[in-house]
Amino acid sequence: MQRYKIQYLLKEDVSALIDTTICVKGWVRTKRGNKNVAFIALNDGSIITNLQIVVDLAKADEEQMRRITTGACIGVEGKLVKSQGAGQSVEVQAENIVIYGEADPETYPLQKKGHSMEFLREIGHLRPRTNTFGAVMRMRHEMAYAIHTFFHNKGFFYFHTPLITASDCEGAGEMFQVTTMDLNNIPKKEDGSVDYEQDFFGKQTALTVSGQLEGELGATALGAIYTFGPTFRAENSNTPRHLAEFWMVEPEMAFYDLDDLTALEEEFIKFLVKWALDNCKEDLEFLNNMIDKGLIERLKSVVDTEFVRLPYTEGIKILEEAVAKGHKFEFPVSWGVDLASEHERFLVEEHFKKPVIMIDYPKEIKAFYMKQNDDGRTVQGTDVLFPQIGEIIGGSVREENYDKLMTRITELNIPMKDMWWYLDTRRYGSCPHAGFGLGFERLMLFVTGMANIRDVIPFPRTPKTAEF
RNA sequence: UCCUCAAUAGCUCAGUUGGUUAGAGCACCUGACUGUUAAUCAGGGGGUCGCAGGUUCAAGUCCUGCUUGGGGAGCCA
Repeated sequence: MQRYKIQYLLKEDVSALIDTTICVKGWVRTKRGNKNVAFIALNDGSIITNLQIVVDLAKADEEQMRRITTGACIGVEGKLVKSQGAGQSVEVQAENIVIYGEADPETYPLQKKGHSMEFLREIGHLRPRTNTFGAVMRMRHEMAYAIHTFFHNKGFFYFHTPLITASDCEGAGEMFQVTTMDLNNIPKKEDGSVDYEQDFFGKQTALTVSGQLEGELGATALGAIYTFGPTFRAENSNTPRHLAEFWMVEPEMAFYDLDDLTALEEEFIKFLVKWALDNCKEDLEFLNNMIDKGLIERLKSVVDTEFVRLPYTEGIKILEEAVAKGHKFEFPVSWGVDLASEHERFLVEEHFKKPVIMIDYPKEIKAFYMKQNDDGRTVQGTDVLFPQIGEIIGGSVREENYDKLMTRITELNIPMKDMWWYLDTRRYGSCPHAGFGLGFERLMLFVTGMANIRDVIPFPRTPKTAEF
């Protein structure tokens, strides 16, 4: 007998199936009822809504019904009918039930009632079975699909940059070393240092902190590329916005200037948010209801609002005026300082009350590869700042001039011994180009209304935590 | 890593100034109910009070250390 997904039965026109016998399979969310009739709420993960299974207890196997408890996995054959009760359009009158897997109610940790996010993190192997995580994971898939759709439709190529890298100057943070050496017997050179020549790659390697540098190689060949893959930071960051292993989207475009770049950043985020509104209706309604009452309103407002372009210098002026008017910041503000999150939040949440793309930062607080402005003191970096979650995108126009780039590398004393290939892009057929990185889980935070980044990835990796 | 708050039943939490046998709601089990919607109603079982020390006649409660978790900060996406 053909098995139907619950998503199909509840969302599509199934009038032709009414009064026919069908099969559904899934996990029991609740069972309730009385002496005569039992109602099983069945969920198969295809949609957040449960399908109601009606069991006539006069015809049912009593022992089998006892074994059907919250969490059990069952298959049901029965007649699809219009529901007699309120709350659902159709339901299945069970004729034959198969129990695939029981769930001992004494020990099964998930209950019908809500659980704290902290508790669910401790049972990460089961939390995908909850309504909230089902909704978040389905949306995660939709957002990933939307990212590919957006770039594919714009003629960008999905470019696969390596996860293992030998360059030690990516500059974006502490790295996880990759080695096959026996850590109890590390080969040493005569001077006592580690002899990496005996390691698997013959040199020191680590997990990537960014695909950008290789992405630039793609952009200067294919015109426009994007990467979308795991990224690793060994920082000891313990916040609701950081993971040691996260997914990052990094487009890189030849012939884009600063205006092209910020326009793409804005168009990209709006496309993704609109995609969520258009394609994740049930899940968003659930999250809006249970997690964050203002979620859908906030998503709609982002789609309709023009993001502010704010040069760093003007941002500092606004902050200094706020201080003059009596606003208290913990950290002082003056031209040249790296903005603290309280400053960014003031600009985004209090002053403009909309997303802000900050541009033209002092070169001292930004990476060596950012394109230098003619003023000699700022570079064309961009940070897209969002309410609550802060920096969702960091990007820049890249410095394509070999001499300017080398001057900066020398000033900052950046080790370039393994970076000759990157410099070659500026030596041969160099071109103006730009790119940005979007933290996928930060996007997921915004789009789901979840508060902690550990709850928008199936199996979070954070300092001291690598369970599941 | 720094600051701060917390840890009591399977879950969420209460527990007074240190004082007899540590409580509630939910979950679970049993029973009741002719269609329920996180069903409802009645009854029942369930505890190494995070761990290790210390103070005290007496510690869930006070002190010290550790562990784990939350929030804030820094690093960043």
